[in-house]
Parts: sequence; C-alpha cells; structure tokens
Amino acid sequence: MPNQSPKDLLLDQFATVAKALGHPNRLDLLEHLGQGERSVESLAKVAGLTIANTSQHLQHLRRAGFVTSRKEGLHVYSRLADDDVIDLLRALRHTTERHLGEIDRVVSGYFHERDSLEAISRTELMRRAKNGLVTVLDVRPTEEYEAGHIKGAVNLPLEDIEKRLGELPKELEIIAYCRGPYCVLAFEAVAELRKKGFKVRRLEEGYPEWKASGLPIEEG
Amino acid sequence: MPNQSPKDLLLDQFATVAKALGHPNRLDLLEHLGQGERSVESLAKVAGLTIANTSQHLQHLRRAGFVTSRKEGLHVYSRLADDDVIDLLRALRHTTERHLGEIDRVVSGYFHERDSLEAISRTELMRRAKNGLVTVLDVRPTEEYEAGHIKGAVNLPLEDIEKRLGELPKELEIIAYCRGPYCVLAFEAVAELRKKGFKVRRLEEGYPEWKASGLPIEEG
DNA sequence: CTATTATTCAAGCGATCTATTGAATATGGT
DNA sequence: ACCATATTCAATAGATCGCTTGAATAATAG
Repeated sequence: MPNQSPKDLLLDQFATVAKALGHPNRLDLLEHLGQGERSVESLAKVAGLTIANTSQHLQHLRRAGFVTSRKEGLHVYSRLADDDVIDLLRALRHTTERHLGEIDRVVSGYFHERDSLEAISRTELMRRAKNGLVTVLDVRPTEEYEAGHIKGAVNLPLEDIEKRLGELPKELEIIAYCRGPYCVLAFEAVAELRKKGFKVRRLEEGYPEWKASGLPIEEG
Repeated sequence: MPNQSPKDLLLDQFATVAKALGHPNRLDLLEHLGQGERSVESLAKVAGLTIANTSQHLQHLRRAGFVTSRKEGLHVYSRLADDDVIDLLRALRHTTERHLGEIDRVVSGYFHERDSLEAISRTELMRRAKNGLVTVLDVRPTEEYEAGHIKGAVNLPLEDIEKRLGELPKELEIIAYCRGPYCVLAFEAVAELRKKGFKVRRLEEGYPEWKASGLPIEEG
C-alpha cells in the first residue's frame, strides 16, 4: 500500500506517538524520567523490570521522541526530550480521570479523596514560599532530590522520616511533595507527620509538573 | 497476577486510554466525530472503512471514554464524550510535531509551511468578526455544517466553490475553515479562491477546536 | 408476521507487541 | 591484551490487535 496521502502519513505518526504511551511500564518509566536523568540499570530497578526489557521500552520511547539519551562511559543516561511530555501526560491523566469507570474511580479515590481538599496548588505554594511562611519538603529518595528539586526544598526521604523528625519545624506549615499526582510518597509522609502533630499538607502535583511550568528549581 | 497495587491499576487505565489513540483509523474517526454526531454507517463511509470495522473501533473508543452513543430508531449516533478529548488530541499533535523525524517534517510542512504565516488564530478571528470585517467561510460538506458551525459562518463546500463564486464578496477578507489543522479542505479553498482574486486566509485550526474553546457556534 | 435496514457479535487469520533468554557490542580499568 | 560492566541485539513464544466474513440482533415498515 504505497502512496499514502499526507494525511494518512500524519495520522500514522500521531498513532505511533500515542502507541508509545499505550503501555503501563512505559508510563511508569516516563514518570521516573520526569524526576531527572537516569541510567538504564537504575530505571530497571526502580520500575521493577529486567534490564533488557527496560532497554527495549526506552528505545520505543526514543523512537516516539519522548526521550533522548546520551552515553557517558559505560552508562547511557536517558531524560525526557522536553517539558511538553509532561503536558501530554497531564492531558492523558485528566481525560482518563474524567472517563474512568466506576470501579476505577475507587482507585482514583484512593489517591484523591483522602486529602484533595487540603492539597495545595503550585501557584499557592509559590506565593507562600516567597514570604517564607512554609517549609517545602521533598520526600523522594535523595538520588532524585539531587537530580533536581523545588528551589529551597529540604530533602527528607519517606523512609528516614521517623529518625529525623527533629529536623522539622513544629510551628511552620510543611508542604510535602514527591514524584507526581499519583506518587504515594507524599501521601504517606503527610499521614505520618500528622500523627506526630505537625501541620503538613500535600502539593497537588509533583516535581516534574513544577519544573515543566517553569517555576524555580535547583539542579545538582 | 491478582492484587495489583492501586498505582498499577491506574497505569493500566492510562495505558488503555492511550492505546485507544494508538491507531490511525481511530484518530481519523475522532476527527470526524469532532464535527458533530454521526451514525456508524456515515462514519464508515467518510473514513473509508467497512461498517463492522468502524463499529469495532467505535467500541474501542467508547471503552476508553472518548465517545458516547445514543440509539434513535435504527441508527446509533456517536459523539465525542466532551471537549477534553479535543484538548488531548491537540496535545498529541503538538508533541508529535515537536518530535517528528526529518522525513515526516516534510509531510507536516505540506500543511503548515504553505501558508502558516498567513493563517489566522481563533482569537484574531473573533476580534475581526465582531467588527464585521470578515466573511467566515465553512468549506466542509453541508451535512457537517448543519451539525454545527462557527456562528455567522457561511457554508460553501469545497466542491461547489467554482459554481458559486458569485456568492462571495470581492472586497471583504474571507477566512476559510474546515475540520481541523490537518484537514485539506480549507487549504484547497484558499488556493482556489486566491487564483480567482479573492482576499482569503485560513483559520489555524478547525471547527472542533473553536467549539472546544467555548467560542460562539450555531447548532442545527 | 415478514421483510428490510443498521448495527453488533463471533470466529479466524495474519500482523504486531511484549517479555525472556542468551549472545554480541562497547567502554573503561588493570 | 584481558577482564568486568552496561547496554543492546537477536531469536523465540505467547498474547493482543486489526480486519474480514458471515451470522445474529434490534428496530421499523408494510
């Protein structure tokens, strides 16, 4: 079937790109890549995949233009091609949530209903941070914090929270964030810290969305 | 593999929705559905598919939540579930264009370079239409025009243009639009009308995008 | 009730996609 | 030169997808 019309060629392109988003493992990889550059091995580990499989998914993502890679020594480091990827993922999450069936709403509720009323938006956090009214808490693993984080944020990985409670202020409000709207780290941090009597709320989205919207960050 | 984590369940959902966009025929169907409600048979015809195949693709789109259908007599009429679908499609086109390989840029250029400099945006058209400075020309088939069109637009299907040139103003600027950014109708109308000496430009996007952004329309 | 029309269902085949495995390649250290 | 490590390649088997075909269903008209 040669001689496709320009329109057909374009539809094929759009479909190819959409197809690259059509596998849960690749979406997971994209979320992790949103935290910053990572090697294949490190991605495989965090996503729970074999290395060869991760490599193949990454090739798929590269072909679709979502990811670019550079080689340094033995390692190949991959990163998101640009911030538009975050926007597309947000649009995908948005329509999916809107169209979810009943069963799946329950799952979605697991994340949102719990404290969505008290979650704080990017712009709101920006405003308060300017006045020094809040402590911004990054509860991701230190590796990801170092790759890039919200400007002025303090790193306290979820697993270390209990040991290092003393480092947190009792009076000031704390805003915790992590990898994105469906990452559980910040949820759990909020739950744990509240039990201990801290004033703490969650940032609505995560680091990738913050960065993609051009707000101030620090990179290591 | 029972007992998936909530996160995995959600990733599956996102992937399912993305997968529904992962086929050129379905993207084509969505573009046509963006023009308004259509029966299965009518969609099959305009998309060049068999009826059974169209029916299957529509089921896929319904499962993903992009499309809803109602039955009236013998016919099943399908429509886009909501305007978010248009936004998601726009995001998909946007990142695809940004990530296209070289070969495909040529195709993209077929549409854009030709007169992108002279294409007019939604907001710009809105402003001019208010002052009555332009004639808005809908060059889609009459069937689609009647299902819904930009408020105040005149319908002149591309194929009838030659016969009905007399209906168009020679002095006033004409803005032609059709199904969307990759629909060829408006491009061809512009080319043809310019040869005849009309002052005519193209609307950047099409009817679905106009409607989705809440600008005034008329539905029939 | 029968015939007609629009749509969906069900089965089947070829094509594509995914994960696994083990080998091949590339880079850097010793 | 040799070895160790990170990644990719190649081959495979199983699963899913896409299209066709023909039958089944639903709604309407006569």
